[in-house]
Amino acid sequence: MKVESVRGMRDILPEEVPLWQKLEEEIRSLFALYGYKEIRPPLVELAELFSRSVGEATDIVHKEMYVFPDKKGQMLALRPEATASVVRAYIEHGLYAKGDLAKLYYIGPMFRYEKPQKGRQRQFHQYGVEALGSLDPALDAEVIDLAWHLMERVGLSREGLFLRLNSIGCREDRPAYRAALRAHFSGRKEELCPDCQRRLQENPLRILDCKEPQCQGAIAAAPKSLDFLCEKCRAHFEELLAILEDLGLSYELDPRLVRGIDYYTRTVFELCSRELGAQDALLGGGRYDDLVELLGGPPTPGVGFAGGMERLVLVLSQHGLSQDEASELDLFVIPIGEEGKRRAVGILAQLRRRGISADLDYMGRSLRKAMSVAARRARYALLLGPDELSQNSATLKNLVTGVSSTAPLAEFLSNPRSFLGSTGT
RNA sequence: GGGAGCGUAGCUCAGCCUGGGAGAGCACCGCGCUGUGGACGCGGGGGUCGCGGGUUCAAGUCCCGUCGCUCCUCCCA
Repeated sequence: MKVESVRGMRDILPEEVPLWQKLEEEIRSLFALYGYKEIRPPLVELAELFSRSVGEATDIVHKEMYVFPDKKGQMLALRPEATASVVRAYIEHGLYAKGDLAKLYYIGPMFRYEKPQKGRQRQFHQYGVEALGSLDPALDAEVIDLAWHLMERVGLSREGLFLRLNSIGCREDRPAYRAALRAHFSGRKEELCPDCQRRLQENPLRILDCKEPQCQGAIAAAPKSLDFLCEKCRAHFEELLAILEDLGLSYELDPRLVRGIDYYTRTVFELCSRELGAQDALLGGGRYDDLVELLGGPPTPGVGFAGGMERLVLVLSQHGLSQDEASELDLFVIPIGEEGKRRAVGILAQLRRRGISADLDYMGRSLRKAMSVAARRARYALLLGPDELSQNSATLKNLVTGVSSTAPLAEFLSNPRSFLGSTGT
């Protein structure tokens, strides 16, 4: 039986990797520029961490999380997102005790048991930042600025993107708003889809997120969270908008934006592409001022976002900003005959120890064919045949100019770089 | 979770409607050119036709099931 990869889990092949590496480098360097430090939490956590933070009733936990018992029967989960893990680590290692804002970032695989399609895999990759310890709206703005900046940095234009923004208030505002939503939707319960009828009890906010046509009428007429903000939340949001305008960052207020995770408070946002179709959210985030306390730490506000690598790769390859040519070798060694082959192995080892990137034809190809491969992969070819070896020399061919020359082997090996032109790495 | 389309060589695909030789282009290998690349010509290797079952004298082709991918919906990154 042929073994294949698991549904929703895919290989990132060598030809795609350069683009991934480039993006990862851009992300790391930009996060560092804003003062964020990398943290690498484990991929496996207690399942309870996510059910308590992300929310038992959310789709992510309720139907998408990989949960399994370990050999002691402890319920574990493959992380469906990383904010909960980062906050857990923040509490567990007392990072709050340093008395400063903790600015952390991560990048790595996440797991959600969903129906795979373009831009959505079961193992996917997210990068994200978390800033823990300040309630300053300027920090919300910094995080949003970072999100925009990152998109510019990887080469996406502002015109192809838009920011959806909303405030859903703090935990004091929530009961009144939730009651208002419940009252509103209860009156129109018959219009709602089955999912929303369930959400009416569990979490009426999520109804706003529903895309079912039959629900749209009731949703459009629903009360808006912005009308239920307390004085502090209102001031916070207004300050944020003012800063965004100062920074020249555009946004679209979206009273329906609530996001699918329970821990959010106040600011929520998504940065979306106009070019991606159904899966258009490139990154999403917001404030989570109660999460640290909820997970057993001291009351500590936080704000952050997470973005999907696969979607970034998708948009960028649509723009043709994809990978560079495969990096070329300095040298390709072509042996002729048994003696040449035997000598080639040793010469190759010496060259590599001198920092020359080099490879050898292991395929037993004809000289003609080997030369053709060499031309594709390397800047120079080194020929080792009976003629050369009888004089302890080697033929070096510049594959760009086509010029060949012969040099004593000892001389070549003592300072190979002087024979290989200036562009050597 | 619901709906639709598609799985044939490493890749892109034709063949399926109207059942009977498994094919093309690219890639790969060899030769022309006995030790020198990109061109050209000739030749060659490579396929459980996704998998399982059914109909039939005969199935890549028709039918059913299943797995996978893609798209829409849903959800989200």
